[in-house]
Amino acid sequence: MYLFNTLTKKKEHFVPLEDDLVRVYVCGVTVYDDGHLGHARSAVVFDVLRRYLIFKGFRVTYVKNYTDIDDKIINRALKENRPWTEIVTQYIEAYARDMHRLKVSKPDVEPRATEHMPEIIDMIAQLVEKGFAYQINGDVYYEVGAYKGYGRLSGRKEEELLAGARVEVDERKKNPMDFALWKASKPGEPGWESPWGSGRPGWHIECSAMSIRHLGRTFDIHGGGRDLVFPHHENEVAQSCAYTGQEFARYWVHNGFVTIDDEKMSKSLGNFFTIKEIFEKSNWKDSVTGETLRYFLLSTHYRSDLNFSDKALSEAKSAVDNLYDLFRRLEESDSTFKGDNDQALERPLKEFEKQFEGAMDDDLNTPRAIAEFQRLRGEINKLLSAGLSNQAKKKAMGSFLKFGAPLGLWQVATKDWEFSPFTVKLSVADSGTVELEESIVIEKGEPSDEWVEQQIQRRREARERKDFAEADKIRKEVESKGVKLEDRPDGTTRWKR
RNA sequence: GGCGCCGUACCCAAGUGGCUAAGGGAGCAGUCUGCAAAACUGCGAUUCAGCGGUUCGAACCCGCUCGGCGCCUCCA
Repeated sequence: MYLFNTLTKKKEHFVPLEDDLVRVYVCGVTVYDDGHLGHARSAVVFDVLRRYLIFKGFRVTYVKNYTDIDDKIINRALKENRPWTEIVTQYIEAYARDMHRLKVSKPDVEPRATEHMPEIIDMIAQLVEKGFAYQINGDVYYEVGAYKGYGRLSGRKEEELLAGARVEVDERKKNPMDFALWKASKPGEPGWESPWGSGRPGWHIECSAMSIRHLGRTFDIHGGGRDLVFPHHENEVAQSCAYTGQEFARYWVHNGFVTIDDEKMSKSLGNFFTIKEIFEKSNWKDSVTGETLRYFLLSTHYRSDLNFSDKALSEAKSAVDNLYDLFRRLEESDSTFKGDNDQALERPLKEFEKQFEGAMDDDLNTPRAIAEFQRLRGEINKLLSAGLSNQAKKKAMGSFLKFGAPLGLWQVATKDWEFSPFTVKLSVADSGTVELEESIVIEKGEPSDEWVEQQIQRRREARERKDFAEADKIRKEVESKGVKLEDRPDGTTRWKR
């Protein structure tokens, strides 16, 4: 398998440090607000990386942190006049819920900064001791000039950084690029006792401390959004390598942004909206919304930017609907089965498997992998109309399930799939804020299955006595409630929401 | 200002030196159907922002131009 490594700026053959064990650390979120679609993308991308590694037969230790102490958390607590711990608890729960709805598997370890204070303090102390950091009035700074490899990850030279520096000038720093490892706490702020007085860790040190603690001094993959490359990951590399004297993460993997009107989704632009919002305003049940979002998020290569819109989402939904339509037919036993094309199924399945792995092995090319699924859909549809035994259909369905697993797709029970179109409208208001406007016509869970079955029975009787006007009237009535009827060749009728 | 990414059909999106430029969505036409849906078949880029160069050969390599975006500040 090949992965694009930000460190070397090229695709590299991925080989873990220790035979079949892959150690992965992914930067999680700072828990001071609800997660937005950008967070969803990062989470899904690395979830797929993890799933695919397991699919390939690796064992994976997957660590994803929560940053649970930070200026933004303190500010939010101050603003809302609540304890900061309450903010943290609330948003960790919210994030966990989002992840669950997106079908992102739970990491093996979910460390929190506040639970690693001894390691963090010890690491800073040693950096000071080794001459890579210095203390000023209770603050501790990392001295960029003392480490020769600074800028390696982000591809910057120190002079360039200085030339373009927009960093707030702090006269006390030896170099404007020096960054805080430890921040002295002001009265009333949360603080932990340390050799430099009461304070809290800087943003970057926690990830170094937690990754080293849970994965060792050198581990395989470190991931996160592209915006973390500089300064966050650059700083992590600097402080970690200075601390351990050895290599830190071997492969750095970064995902592209989610954009709105081709601009990065971000808090400051106000063009973001939350994962929670999409689920709550969607007219589908969570499993269907989650699947649609996953499909959408994986339909573009992870390193490219991905533009979000209501149109893009409904296109994704249509594409997934067509797959589930096939799944339903694969699961129906067909009493009119005639031909025998079971043998003809072998070749497309084999070819698909080969292409799927080829795509995924090539730097996690999920758009290509998805295209292969679509191609297979066409092949199987053809065979299906020619006639496939129930056993062959089961086998075909098995392939979708098996190869969909690494993407986290096709796992919704077909009876739970909802075929109704997307009815949530996304709009960017003049103010620059993004809103989801609801235009839901159909209540969730309505009408009842029993009612639909009754109408189908009524319609069948009408059709039998050739009263097509009545039959069409019933169809219209049922459709007005969001249910579509499909007559099958054997005279039975299937229906879908 | 420094560094970097991107520009492929109506929309989304693979492909990055050589078979007919994947796949999806939308559209149109046809087959099937009492009607419909689904499915299937056909149609759709002589062309990959533009110009120039390298090469036997380029969407893919190089240069310039135009357009869009990102990082350099908290950010997935």
